[in-house]
Amino acid sequence: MNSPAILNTMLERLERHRQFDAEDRTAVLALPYTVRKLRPHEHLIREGEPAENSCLLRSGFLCRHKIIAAGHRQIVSVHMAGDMVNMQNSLLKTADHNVQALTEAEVVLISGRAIIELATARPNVAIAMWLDTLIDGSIFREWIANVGRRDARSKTAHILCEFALRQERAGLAARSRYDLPMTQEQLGDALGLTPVHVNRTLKALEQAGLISRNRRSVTISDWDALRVAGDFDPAYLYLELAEGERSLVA
Amino acid sequence: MNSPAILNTMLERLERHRQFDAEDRTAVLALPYTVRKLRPHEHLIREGEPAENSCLLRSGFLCRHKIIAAGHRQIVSVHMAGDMVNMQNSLLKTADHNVQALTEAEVVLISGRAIIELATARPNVAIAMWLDTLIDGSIFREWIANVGRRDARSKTAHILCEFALRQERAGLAARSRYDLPMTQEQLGDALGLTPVHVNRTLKALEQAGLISRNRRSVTISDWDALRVAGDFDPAYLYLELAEGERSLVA
DNA sequence: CGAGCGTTTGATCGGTGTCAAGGATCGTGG
DNA sequence: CCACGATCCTTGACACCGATCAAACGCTCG
Repeated sequence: MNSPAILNTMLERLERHRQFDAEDRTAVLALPYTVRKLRPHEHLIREGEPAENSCLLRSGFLCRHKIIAAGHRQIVSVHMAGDMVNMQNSLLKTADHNVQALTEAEVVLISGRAIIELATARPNVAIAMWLDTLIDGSIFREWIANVGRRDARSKTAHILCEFALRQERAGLAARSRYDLPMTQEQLGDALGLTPVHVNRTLKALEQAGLISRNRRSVTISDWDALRVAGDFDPAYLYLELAEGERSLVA
Repeated sequence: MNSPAILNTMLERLERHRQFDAEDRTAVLALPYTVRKLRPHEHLIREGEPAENSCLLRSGFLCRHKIIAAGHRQIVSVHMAGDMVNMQNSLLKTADHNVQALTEAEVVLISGRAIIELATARPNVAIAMWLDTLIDGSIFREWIANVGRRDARSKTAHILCEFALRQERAGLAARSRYDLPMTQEQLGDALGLTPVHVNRTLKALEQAGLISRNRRSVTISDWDALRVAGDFDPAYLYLELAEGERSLVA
């Protein structure tokens, strides 16, 4: 019932963080899971609910968000194929944020209990999962800086750069052109802007020749200019581990 | 040379997250460490530098921050006695943010290598440390929402509530009165506001009777009103684990 | 063809930034 | 003990970025 193909994605990802031995690999691939499809806007979990499952995103896009007073919301992260989501909620037992599908999505659900058992049995795998969530945290920190201290043009350029590199790394698109699976309202919720202003900002970036747009896809016409406009340094994504050394830790 | 008293703080904190056995405790207390004092404004580590050590904060206050273009900076977290800081940087090897002392501070340095060895030998401890960094991440998410979607009055009230509960939990002060170890400029860097506007906002909260101020200390005169003003729900701090059940995970 | 949703654009408003100056507090050295 | 400088706090006047309100437009799918 366990198709290795499905958990291989997770294994590959974890092995980017940490050298595994055969038993580590076997243990990861032996995780029990179920697959679930989500429709756009469908919630995987809501804030305040007890959280059972971690989730490996197979296809599509998810976001995590928080609702705040006055009916506003803030998207705190966006996830794409290969990402492990909801580790936080499932290990901390009660969800402190919502996880919602941006597009049609397919997720692999793994119980928090199984994750803990795996971590207990295979410390090496535990460390790899830990590192994965630490990188998650690094992206959170960059987002705090992005929404807190950059102006609309800069924060918009920044998120476009981030999505470009993350989609490239996930094998979903080229850095120079990718599908942006979010409405302008959702982009606003990620950037702390109104949809109207997102629209104006994207238009300005386009008229300045940094990007061009076509329906829901983005073409980056001038990467360097966009990178400068967004004050973007990809170090916080820890992408370089894909090639190079086998382990993040000394 | 290893005084148990020093690492006991760390042990107690980890045991809030996870049930330990005798060997777990011994292993934590056997960690090699060095103690270092920091002057106000002194950096423990700078972004981009190779990171060697994790750090347990013994006394004083630290912040983590990022510098962005145009000379602005964003504080992404504030830490007080008992917090474990720099796990992220030391495990990911290259610092993606700065760690700086806000006040005189005393830190216990533990090498990333020792942390990894401990995690490998005692999976249970690894899970507890992992959970600690996950709670860290939960606070990051709340801060994204805070700087992204709340107005000045609300975000200021929110951070005052957060500091109150965290200092109370750390045994540093009462919820209703505590020392705020930050200048208004630093508060602004944490909230994404200018120091001038922080000043006006604090004054407004004071005139509305929610708080009163005296030098660098804050008295919360009307907790409920401040909580409402700040849209503050402490769930994201995961404080309730202090009492109650012995483990976060099922 | 119509309904619904998302995008685009314009006009105006308001919250926060900027600039500037003065006041309070603290540490330091005479 | 006082003088001084440095740092932080406070306040006012004004500017501007992004929010708000409103309406039209375009696409997609029944």
